[in-house]
Amino acid sequence: MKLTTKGRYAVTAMLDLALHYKQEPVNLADISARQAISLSYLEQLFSRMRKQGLVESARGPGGGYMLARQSDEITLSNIIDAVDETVDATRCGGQMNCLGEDQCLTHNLWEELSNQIRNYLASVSLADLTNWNAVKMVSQRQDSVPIHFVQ
Amino acid sequence: MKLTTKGRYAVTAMLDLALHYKQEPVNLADISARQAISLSYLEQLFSRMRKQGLVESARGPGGGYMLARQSDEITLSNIIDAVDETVDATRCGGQMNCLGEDQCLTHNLWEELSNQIRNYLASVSLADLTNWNAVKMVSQRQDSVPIHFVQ
DNA sequence: TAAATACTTTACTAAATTACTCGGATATGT
DNA sequence: ACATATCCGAGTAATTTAGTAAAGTATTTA
Repeated sequence: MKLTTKGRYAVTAMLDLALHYKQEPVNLADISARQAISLSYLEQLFSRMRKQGLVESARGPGGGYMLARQSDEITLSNIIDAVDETVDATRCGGQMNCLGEDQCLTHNLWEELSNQIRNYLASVSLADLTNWNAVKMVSQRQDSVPIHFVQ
Repeated sequence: MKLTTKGRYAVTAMLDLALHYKQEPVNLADISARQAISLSYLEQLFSRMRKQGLVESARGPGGGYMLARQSDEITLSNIIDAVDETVDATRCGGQMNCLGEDQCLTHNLWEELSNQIRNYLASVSLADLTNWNAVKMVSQRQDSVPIHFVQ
């Protein structure tokens, strides 16, 4: 799991789409103008997201992109995974005893941690984000820290 | 909040330090050998972490690095923040009405989301990680998804 | 059918970041 | 003194990011 500006661009664009998508498809030029992301870069991002089944496209005049699913069924991990191809965190391809016990320990550890973050991002949907007040509320709560690893 | 391989290297190295630090300092050459991270790269990472007060150094023969605090008081967000200097997620320096309502909306939204992830990483300490079995247990629980944004 | 619109694909590129190298300087224990 | 280790700065190849450019394909409206 990576978390870069690339993923943020994708999330931003998808959020824009979710906010402006009523019946007719939204074209990338509009998203480009609203979010100040270059059109060609958006094309790259949406091409990947279309292949992952997150959006559907309509060509021709009046065409553009639509969400392929309801916004509460599109998670942030869906979006980020679609555009940020995952790196091999282990460097040893997941095989055990790559260079010693210690290394595999930390490899596995990082992978588990990665899963935790992925779980978290999988728990937030586009629909959640469109409700800005809700997000604000939650983030201001003091007890919002999610998991505590059991000691 | 970024989440790159750089941060993973730092966490890996700090975990190695936590695991091997008894009384005497641990030198970077050993960590380099165990974790297959180049010595000079480790020097860069530890230089930043030392300046952030996460580790203390001892020079000369028998020298090396020690944790500056107890391992349960060093969180993953501490480590990642120390080496991955944060990018300006907003691009408009946090000022409102940068280019329109929509843009600030998504800017703020991403920042809140970023805070959530930071909170999560702040809830995991080095001490948590050294207990590998605990991590494994938690990650296998089905109900481990942390927060659900209120609808 | 023609023109306009909009996506598709490929290739290319500048800028930034990552991961690393090198050469030394400085401090410390023996 | 000397070996060992951190510290520091400059430099650099490889990769990724973010964006350009150009040609093409599909669809719809008129």
